[in-house]
Amino acid sequence: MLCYEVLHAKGYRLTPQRILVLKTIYHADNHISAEEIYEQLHDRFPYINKSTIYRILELLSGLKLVTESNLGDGCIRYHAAIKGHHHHLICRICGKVIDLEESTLGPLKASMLRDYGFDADLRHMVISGVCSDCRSS
Amino acid sequence: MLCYEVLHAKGYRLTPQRILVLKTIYHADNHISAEEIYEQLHDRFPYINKSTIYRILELLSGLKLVTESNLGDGCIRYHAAIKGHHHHLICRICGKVIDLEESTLGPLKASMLRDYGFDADLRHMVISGVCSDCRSS
DNA sequence: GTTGCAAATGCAACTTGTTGCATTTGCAAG
DNA sequence: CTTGCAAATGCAACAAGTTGCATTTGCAAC
Repeated sequence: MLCYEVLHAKGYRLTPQRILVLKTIYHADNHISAEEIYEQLHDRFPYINKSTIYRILELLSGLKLVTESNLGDGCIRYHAAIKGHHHHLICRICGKVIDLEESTLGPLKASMLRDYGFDADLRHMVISGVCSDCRSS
Repeated sequence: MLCYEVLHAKGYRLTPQRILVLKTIYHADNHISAEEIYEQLHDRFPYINKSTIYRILELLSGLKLVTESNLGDGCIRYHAAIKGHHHHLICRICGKVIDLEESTLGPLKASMLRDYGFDADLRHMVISGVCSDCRSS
């Protein structure tokens, strides 16, 4: 797994805790929160500490090995950066999450660069609203 | 102040705590966090309770008298809804906040409705990135 | 295989925000 | 001006996340 090499190359240690957190994020089906990671790991490896999880996630996020998303449920959720970026449309009625291709917001990014000189970081946008199903009912 | 009438009309009581929170938000120059509101008020009126502030903000937000924004600094910030909605571009280097007119994202809203049937709630968008000053240096 | 030590972890205390419940109070009716 | 009571508040306990510091450990050098 390339992640291990990145850590090592930047001089970070390959600790069991870091390996477990990386594996958990890579094997998760969808976006996973810090607390979910902690619970999953603590069940199997009780020696793992909560603060360690948070510090590892901060590190991995800084190294862009994982991506943070705030899906509006009050906690930050993580997913493997290598799986690609995408945006989320969240229905505020039914809670459904629709994934958008990263390229969808290309025109928006271009217009903000043109009009404001602002280089927007549009990798994990979260947009709240009402989905088509809930609008029709 | 119209807010008081809205509260009264919906059957909510006009308590001193609610009046103080409303005044604080309306007199704040920029977006203000729950904790800042609590600190300001608690200095002058020590009887004001933290949980009351949070519950009042929840109520006012639900009634759309104030607008919530998550500016990415880990806390929700509030501003008076009557002052109008706008979006924020936040520079992740220098922290500068650029305000965008609400209408700027009109095309984006239209395209999401067209392509996904999704009625996006684009009233307090927060977009992270790098501002023109920081890009040139 | 040992050793040294900075990096990483575990622990406990702390901060920030939330919740359940007893007490207080705004306010409408008499 | 009282009174009654649901609504609102204060309090204290709790949950989630953070931080400082002592202890442990990955790993490079020998």
